[in-house]
Amino acid sequence: MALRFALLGLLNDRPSSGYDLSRRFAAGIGTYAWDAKHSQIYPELRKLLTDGLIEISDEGARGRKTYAITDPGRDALREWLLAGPSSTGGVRNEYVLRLFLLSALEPADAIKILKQTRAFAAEQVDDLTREYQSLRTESGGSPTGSGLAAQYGVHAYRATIEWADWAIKELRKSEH
Amino acid sequence: MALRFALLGLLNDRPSSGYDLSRRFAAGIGTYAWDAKHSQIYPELRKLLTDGLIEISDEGARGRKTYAITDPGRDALREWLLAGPSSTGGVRNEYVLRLFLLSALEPADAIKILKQTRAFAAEQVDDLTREYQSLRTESGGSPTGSGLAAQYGVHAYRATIEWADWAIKELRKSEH
DNA sequence: GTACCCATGTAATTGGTTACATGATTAT
DNA sequence: ATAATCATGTAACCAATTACATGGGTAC
Repeated sequence: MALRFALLGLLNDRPSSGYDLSRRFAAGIGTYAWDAKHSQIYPELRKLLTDGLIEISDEGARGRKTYAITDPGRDALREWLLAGPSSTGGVRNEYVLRLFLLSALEPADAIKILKQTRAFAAEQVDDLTREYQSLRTESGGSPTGSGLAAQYGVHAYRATIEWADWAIKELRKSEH
Repeated sequence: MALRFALLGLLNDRPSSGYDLSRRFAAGIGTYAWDAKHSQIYPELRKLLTDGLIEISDEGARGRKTYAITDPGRDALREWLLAGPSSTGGVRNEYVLRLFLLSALEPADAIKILKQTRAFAAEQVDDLTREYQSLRTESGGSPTGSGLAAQYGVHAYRATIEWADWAIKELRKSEH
């Protein structure tokens, strides 16, 4: 079910083709909220189309079809969001899992990985901050969907940096 | 693949039965790193057993089998951790997805959900902080695997709180 | 003209959830 | 005795990944 609403949500921001959507997953949403590959996206778009939740708003070169959300689609999305998370929302995140299991390593090895994690997170904070700034100037200072999401990412990655710094210190203490 | 190493990691902390493991998933690791149900755990344990990565260390009442990680199991776990994340580490987190899609709602509704999110995160921070303290006193002040994980959770949920507060403020601005 | 990206689709396989099924132990 | 929890397992179904497959457009 979640995939269907992820697609509706992305299309609610702006109309996109299947190809666009698969790049939007790969670039942002897929790295910390929900991922999907094109082989899953195209069939789901067709289902959404037959259900009337989206429509083809434009057709371009190379068989490109641009989809836009419809009013029933917007209703379905709102309803899902307001209904609250299904109790059965199991999380899957290999990156976080790896951090969970770090203590299986010698402190020196664990520290090496924590430093890599920290560096990656710092990069993400920079990228997202820049993205947020440009979204902000584009929209004239009003908060957009992607703006909230970008800020979420900034906060989440900053937390990772702080935790990694703390964890490195802790592991160094136990190294001797 | 990840499930197999999640199991090895949990067993590396301490020996457990399939039942214990499914509760450990439900209680902690499953809520922010990797989830698994018993119907997936039992078959995977059997595979790990035939591969020699775990062994039965004890048998109790009601057919209870306690599994422990073996030396080859520890080696496999370390190797996987050191090899670094597979490029194909797609994330799935319905809670975060919902936060991503909030802008599809009227500001007032979005704020309602953000407040719920904030309250839940604050609860988690309290729970995890308490858990961390008790782990700390138990282990005499040395950092354990679950200790690092608990602190990760504390940082991650604190970040959610800060972001939610910021997002509420932003949305209030655009409400009028 | 050829390499690269755009663009969409399907098939086979693997991973994961829900539902079905059974029975022992413990607490009340 | 009976309800709750412990404990393990399998089967059917659904979700997701990987691999296969095709072709148009653009830049060099």
